Amino acid sequence: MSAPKLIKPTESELEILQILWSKGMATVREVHEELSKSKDAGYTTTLKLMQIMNEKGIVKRDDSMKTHVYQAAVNKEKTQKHLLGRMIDSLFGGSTSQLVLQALGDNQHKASPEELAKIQALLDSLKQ
Amino acid sequence: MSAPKLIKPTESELEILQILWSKGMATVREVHEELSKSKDAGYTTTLKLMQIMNEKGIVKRDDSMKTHVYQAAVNKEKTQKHLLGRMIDSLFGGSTSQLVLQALGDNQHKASPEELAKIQALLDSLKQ
DNA sequence: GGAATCATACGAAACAAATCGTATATTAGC
DNA sequence: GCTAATATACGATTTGTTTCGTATGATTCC
Repeated sequence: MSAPKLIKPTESELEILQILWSKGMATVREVHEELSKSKDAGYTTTLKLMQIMNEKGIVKRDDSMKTHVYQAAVNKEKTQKHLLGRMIDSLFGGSTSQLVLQALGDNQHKASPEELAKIQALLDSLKQ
Repeated sequence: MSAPKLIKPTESELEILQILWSKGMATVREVHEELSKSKDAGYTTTLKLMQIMNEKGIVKRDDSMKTHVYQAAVNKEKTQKHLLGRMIDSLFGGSTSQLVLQALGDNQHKASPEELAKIQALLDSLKQ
């Protein structure tokens, strides 16, 4: 089994993961190009990060060709859930509802009526 | 103005902040005692962390007595909202509902019926 | 008063994360 | 074939976090 054990991506690794999640597969250059839009770092920095992520098992790479091709080795939803769980523990004393209440009350990230409906549906199913 | 503009507490600092938020005021020893329940670190480690947090402006301290008394210098809800907002942007593409849906679906941090009721109440008020 | 106890201060080691320079191999174009 | 462009590898540096040993100053209590 190569199932992910403890995933603890750093902030930088998360940025790379997001790109890989959206692209599916990508070379270092592609990732770096994308990263450059919001960040200012050298190419070898991105390369090194992705090499380290490969060693950690966060990404997989196909190095059968000269230009290696990378893809995420961790599931997006699983990772989101994992990091969310850590935040619930470290910032909200383990209370999911406290986090949800804060999130829904955030006027900077307002939820649309459609989104509220989706949340309502899940809420209904949880209440059964 | 002495309020920190950019709050980015580390994991360890958050643990201490949580204790200070719940206690209001506390000495290093009190914080350390509380911390020891879930963590295994020396007293001077806790002391040093709190000294650094004081330098950063994350906590305030009254050193008019031999035994210094600390309290949080950052607002709990503001800090939660700030860090949550960052996570919404960096991990959930800016979608609050995505985060909420993931959080509510987390079986490791199940919400109780009472908590669900509170969420429902907020949801009702948001829907109009 | 002197020993034990409890406090803070301080410095440095141990780790970890992020950055980049440079070396070197491979490919493409002329 | 040679040069330029592009790729990975690797090491070193910088920066930040966490940890703890040790020094030292106050207080307590026989």
